[in-house]
Amino acid sequence: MRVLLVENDKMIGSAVRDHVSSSGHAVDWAEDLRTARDLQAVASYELVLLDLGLPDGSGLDLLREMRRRGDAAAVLILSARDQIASRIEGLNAGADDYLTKPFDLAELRARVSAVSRRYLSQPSPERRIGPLGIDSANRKVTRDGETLALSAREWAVLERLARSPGAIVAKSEIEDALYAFGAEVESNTVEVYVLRLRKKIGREMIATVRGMGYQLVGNGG
Amino acid sequence: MRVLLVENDKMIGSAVRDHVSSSGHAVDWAEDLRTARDLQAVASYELVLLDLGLPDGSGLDLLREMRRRGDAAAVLILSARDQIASRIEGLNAGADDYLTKPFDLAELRARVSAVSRRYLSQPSPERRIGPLGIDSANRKVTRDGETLALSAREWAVLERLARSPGAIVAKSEIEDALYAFGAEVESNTVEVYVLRLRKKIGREMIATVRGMGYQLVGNGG
DNA sequence: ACAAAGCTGACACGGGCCTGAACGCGCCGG
DNA sequence: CCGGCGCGTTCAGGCCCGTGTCAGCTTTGT
Repeated sequence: MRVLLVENDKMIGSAVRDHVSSSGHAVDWAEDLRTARDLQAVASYELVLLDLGLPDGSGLDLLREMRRRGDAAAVLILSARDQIASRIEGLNAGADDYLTKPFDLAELRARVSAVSRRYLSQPSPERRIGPLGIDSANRKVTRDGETLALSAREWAVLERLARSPGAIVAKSEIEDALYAFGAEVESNTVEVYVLRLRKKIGREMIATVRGMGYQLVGNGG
Repeated sequence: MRVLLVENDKMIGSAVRDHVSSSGHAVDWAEDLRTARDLQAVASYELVLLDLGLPDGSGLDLLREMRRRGDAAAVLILSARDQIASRIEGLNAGADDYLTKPFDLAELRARVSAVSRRYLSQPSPERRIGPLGIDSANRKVTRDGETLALSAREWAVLERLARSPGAIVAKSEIEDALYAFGAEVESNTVEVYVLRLRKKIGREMIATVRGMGYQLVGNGG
């Protein structure tokens, strides 16, 4: 797995790089946003470890750029700011997870491994579930060959359901997939996105199991 | 996923139990080491949430026992001691992760989900009991290959019975599995759910043992 | 035969779920 | 600079089914 590390502190940077690369991943290290952009122009990464306090801007800017251009790489934010506010801001910008300094290197490695596992467990780029084709790498969904346009949240819900097709997924699990943790939602967001998803991929594709959760029906075969 | 919660504080215990079970996992709650050992003797758990300060000893003892006998279950330590020392001690004893109180419930849920994901990628955990197939991870029940639609309570009853197939389970035990600690039930709820379950999975699957309880028959083979 | 225990159909209620609509916000084109 | 648009989020109204309860019946043990 290719990992891009964006971190200006030399001590932390080298420690993280050594640790992650010793886990068997290829790590490129950029000390500022400019270098990070240059590296991303010539190589693609499955995971970005992102510091927020950089000399030439905020890491969140890079994250937003990535998401805007459709880069689906996993992003793990490393930041000294432990306030809930910046945490939520990062997650809203499309980060997958958040580690506050000082963090345990073993914990970092565990999260990196989790991302790695996610990618390894999907050998085939496109996954077929009934009439649906789900392309995780490109965040694309097709139904009967036609490409569907899903919003970010809609995609998140679908991907969570597709992770274990046929399984009943609790609402709280979907919520976790949408907001990671730290953020709080006070209304029926999940229900609304399930509704919108159903309108796009077909009502019959998602079954409600009252009191338990939702279920992506594998059409039964 | 089967989760064993070992926690003596009733407030924390019930909160954690409700939260984790709402994510779709089956949670057994032991308030001391002795109970925890008893539960582990009759059931197997994929995850143990372990408090260290228990009335009859340290949770670390239980953890060491588990590792000694080759129990590979994931262990997540919940402890008020935030010192590095005990943290390292716990990790050395074979814990997978460490949460210090007070911890964010959403964060706990996220870690539990991480463990769950790890286990979901493993081959089918489906359990066969006569003509029944019980998939605890996906909350699915099949009879002769056909998927049955169970309500939340019906599923809870079936899962409790399936935990020890062939054993006689007292009504009070089923009641405990249905309702959170301290809930009041004033009527024959268990009987009613056994009735409804029987209608779906087949009358002969659940035997009544008068004066003692119910029994999920493994058909004898 | 009698009492205790369990079985079963019916029913009212509450809450889980669905859905349309509205609002704020960031983004884009004019 | 401004108006439109897409998206995320919240809210209210309404539906519907799971749930709990009860009454009456059947079964079991003595």
